[in-house]
Amino acid sequence: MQTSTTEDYLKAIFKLSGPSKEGVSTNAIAEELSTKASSVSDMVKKLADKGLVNYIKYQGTTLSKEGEQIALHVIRKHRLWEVFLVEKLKFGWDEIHEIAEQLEHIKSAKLIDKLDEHLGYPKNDPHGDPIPNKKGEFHTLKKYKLNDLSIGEKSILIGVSEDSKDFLRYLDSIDLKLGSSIEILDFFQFDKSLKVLVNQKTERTFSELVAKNLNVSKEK
Amino acid sequence: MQTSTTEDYLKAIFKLSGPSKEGVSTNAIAEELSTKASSVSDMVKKLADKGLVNYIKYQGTTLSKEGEQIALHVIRKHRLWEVFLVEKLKFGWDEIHEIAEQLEHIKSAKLIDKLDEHLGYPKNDPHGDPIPNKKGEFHTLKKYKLNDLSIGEKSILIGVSEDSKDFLRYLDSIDLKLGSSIEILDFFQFDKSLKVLVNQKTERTFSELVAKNLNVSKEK
DNA sequence: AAACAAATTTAGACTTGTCTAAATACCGTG
DNA sequence: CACGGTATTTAGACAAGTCTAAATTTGTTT
Repeated sequence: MQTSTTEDYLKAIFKLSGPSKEGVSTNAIAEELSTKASSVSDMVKKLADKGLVNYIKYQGTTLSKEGEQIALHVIRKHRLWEVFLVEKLKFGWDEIHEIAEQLEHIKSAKLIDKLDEHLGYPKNDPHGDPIPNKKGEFHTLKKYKLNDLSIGEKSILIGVSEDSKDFLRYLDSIDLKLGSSIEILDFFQFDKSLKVLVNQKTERTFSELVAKNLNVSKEK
Repeated sequence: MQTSTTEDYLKAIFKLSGPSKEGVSTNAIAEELSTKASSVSDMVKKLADKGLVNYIKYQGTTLSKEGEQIALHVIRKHRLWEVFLVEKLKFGWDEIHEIAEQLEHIKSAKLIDKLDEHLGYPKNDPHGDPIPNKKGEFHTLKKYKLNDLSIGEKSILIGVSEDSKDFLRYLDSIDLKLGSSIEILDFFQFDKSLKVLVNQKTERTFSELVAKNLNVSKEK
């Protein structure tokens, strides 16, 4: 069983190695975790001893298969808790990260299963990022900004870019939430605003600024 | 800000000092926390330095006002999370303690406020123990076993003594949960069973064994 | 009051993770 | 290819909390 520090390191390395799984520099990890390079140097050595990372002196660090599984599992927990905080406890999308950073370290597989079920098996967190399943698999469904779509296209809201209090309150007020459907009805070149159909029932007009901040996936 | 170890010590001391607030022995704390007396001895000294406990060598430890506030706050968090686990995630009442032990250390006042609200401001945890309010105050409403009541009395279910899986599943199946009302309609001496009215609508018969395991408070 | 057992404290060591300061390796430029 | 600067690692120290083993205190019993 890992300490929460171990989990933080693995998560940081996962994040930094990106889709191409490049080796991550000691300094980058230090930066990400707000710690010193010397501490990281010590720590990755220990993680390597435990088989969680591959580490070659002066050359950077990558996750082992096992380390990656753990990282993905922590990310799963983090994102599920974020959904909980927004959907159930009505937190603003800008307040949740810090709390989820703590909740992600709670140890109980059953808790996460039940939470997942309670939330209706969400596929994305409130920022639109995909939630890995139990096995650590996830589908990066392609993320678009609403104003990249064409007239007639249907989409699902999967997150926001800008998550200021005000913006979130606005979304709330028009009953737009994660999973809501948005269909593009019309586009007005003169101010780049959009006429849309929300949840298959309400017509609205979105300014360019609003549309730009809505992350959606194309439906079907 | 306290570490979670500090919170565990304060909670243990609170629990052990009981209603009369007696001094707690080093050995008792060690036992409660599954640690060694020497560790406790070290630790209470540090807690005393921080003003969280009053400690006199060889004489035992009591909580300071501040230490008690912290302990009560941790207990509040623990019990609210227990309610969440049972009411929202449908955990059995026997599985929640261990998970709540972790959740109670999450730091965010706002989280607890929102959780409290989400749960409908419960007054008791699933075991029937009172949940302190934000200020650390709580009302110990008197706890009875259902079979201590007399015919005609009305009560509210506040917890169970025996929390085996089977028993909990049984309660679930008859829609009996925390806060449910139970009125005593009749008592049968020959087998000590009770006829009751659950939630003001369903008549049921409880065996003595069942009745004995239901903790209730008298209504009004 | 002396002696003994139990409870408690002290001393010294260990683990995890962190830091600063110093040493070393790597790499691009001239 | 040597130089200098940056990245990285090493060395040594520290804080929190724990442990074992030894020393001390307490309190009970005679």
